[in-house]
Amino acid sequence: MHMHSNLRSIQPRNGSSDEGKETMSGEFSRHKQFPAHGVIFFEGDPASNIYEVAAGSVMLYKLLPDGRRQVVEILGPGDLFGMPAGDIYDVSAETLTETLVHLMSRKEAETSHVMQEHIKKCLVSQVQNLHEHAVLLGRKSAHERVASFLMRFVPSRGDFACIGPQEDADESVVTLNMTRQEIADFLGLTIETVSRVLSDMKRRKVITMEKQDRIRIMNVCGLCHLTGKY
Amino acid sequence: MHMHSNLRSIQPRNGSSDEGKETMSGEFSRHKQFPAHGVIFFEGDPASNIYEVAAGSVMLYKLLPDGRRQVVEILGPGDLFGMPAGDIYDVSAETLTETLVHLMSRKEAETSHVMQEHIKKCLVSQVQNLHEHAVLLGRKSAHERVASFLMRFVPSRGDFACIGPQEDADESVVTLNMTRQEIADFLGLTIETVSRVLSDMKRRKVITMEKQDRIRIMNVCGLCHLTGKY
DNA sequence: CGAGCTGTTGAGGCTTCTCAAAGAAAGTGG
DNA sequence: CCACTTTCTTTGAGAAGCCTCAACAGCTCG
Repeated sequence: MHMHSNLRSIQPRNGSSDEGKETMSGEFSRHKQFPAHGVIFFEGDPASNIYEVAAGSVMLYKLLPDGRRQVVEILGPGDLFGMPAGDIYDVSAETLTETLVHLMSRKEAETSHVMQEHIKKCLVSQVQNLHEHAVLLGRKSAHERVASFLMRFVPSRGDFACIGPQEDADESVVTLNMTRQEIADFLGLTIETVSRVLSDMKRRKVITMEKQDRIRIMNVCGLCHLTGKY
Repeated sequence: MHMHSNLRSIQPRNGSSDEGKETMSGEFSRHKQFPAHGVIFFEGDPASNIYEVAAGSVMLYKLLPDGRRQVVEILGPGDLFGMPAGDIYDVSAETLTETLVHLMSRKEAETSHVMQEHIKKCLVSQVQNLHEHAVLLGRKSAHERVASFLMRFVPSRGDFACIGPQEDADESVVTLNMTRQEIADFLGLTIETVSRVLSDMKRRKVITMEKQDRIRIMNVCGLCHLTGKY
């Protein structure tokens, strides 16, 4: 069930053009590139490496034995993953888009003070994101979940320190880079519900769809108020 | 709405009888005791201290503006909390039972290497627990959620390395130390649903209730199979 | 013993899910 | 390059699960 095994790891290349995103590239010993929907590791695999997203995006998910899947985190450039409490990974990691990752062995990471500090920083913000996501999964309606999800992709909006609409037209175009199934599994919904909510938002002219995974938000403020956060 | 402000901080005393639980007491500068349902801090408060549960239990929760609450973590002895990404707490912290906490300022924590290491360890297992909880909130039925919740309180059972039933009678008595509202807010359900599921489990003779928050599990293996994990 | 709170139970409604079918998009091979 | 297959998405109808509202029961404490 929604299992992609098209692991075709492109040969490593130097991540020299990292789009100016802040990463720990200097600390990492190796690079590796994955195609879209490539498997990085599975839950239960021996946890040999720590990874950092250099470019692209990665999702972490868990499966129940009957096939139900929950996507627990969506990661972007600068985010770390693969630091388990035990010696096996507690989640599976799969790319959403073509992705370049830095990696280093656990041992290397443990001996680097800079790395340890960086790991701690990432963990703290990871925990904070997971708290927010627990609220979404436990207490938000389908509409609120989808609205919250879309707001993730609007930079510097929807925060505590939202700058508000800049122009007369409060528009924004976002690229999801996720299938409906992946979105549904992240939001704790079914693909049908996600699709219906998006259609409903189109009907209400909150959004329009340029492509299936490219959405124009017609009214960012309006959408933000649908998240339940305000 | 379910807001408890009976903050009556009992005067600090030395945590000398820590029940043999492993804590970082040596590293912490101060102790503080709270009554059951005492507020330790609120979401949005300036994050001045890092806390460790020495004895008792603490819940971390977030509120939506309309009063909906999600309990995101339940902590016991040895667990740390109060390490926010920014300079304010991202959750509220409240005790479930009478609780003794160790605390130290952020600055103190940042200068201690032992502390940093300990914080990292706790964060990693926190993340893992939050992953598990996301699966519960996003993908499990009410019955599975309650079963999973009850299994939390059965030591060395329900894990990957479950030892299996030890005696002929596979029983276990657990004390929840939580109100139905707190349980519901942790599991993303309503109090009525929690109550109904527990009643249903009684009817099926999976559990019996010694007191309202003291439950005898008649068949641990049976309950474990209701969690959805197997 | 009565007041107040917490928990239980019931009836009905709403949201979301399930199942099914058709439409759109993307990949495949001639 | 086009027809075909495959996959993904949308939409509909009906069912199921959980929630809301309401009343009652049980415990706690003055």
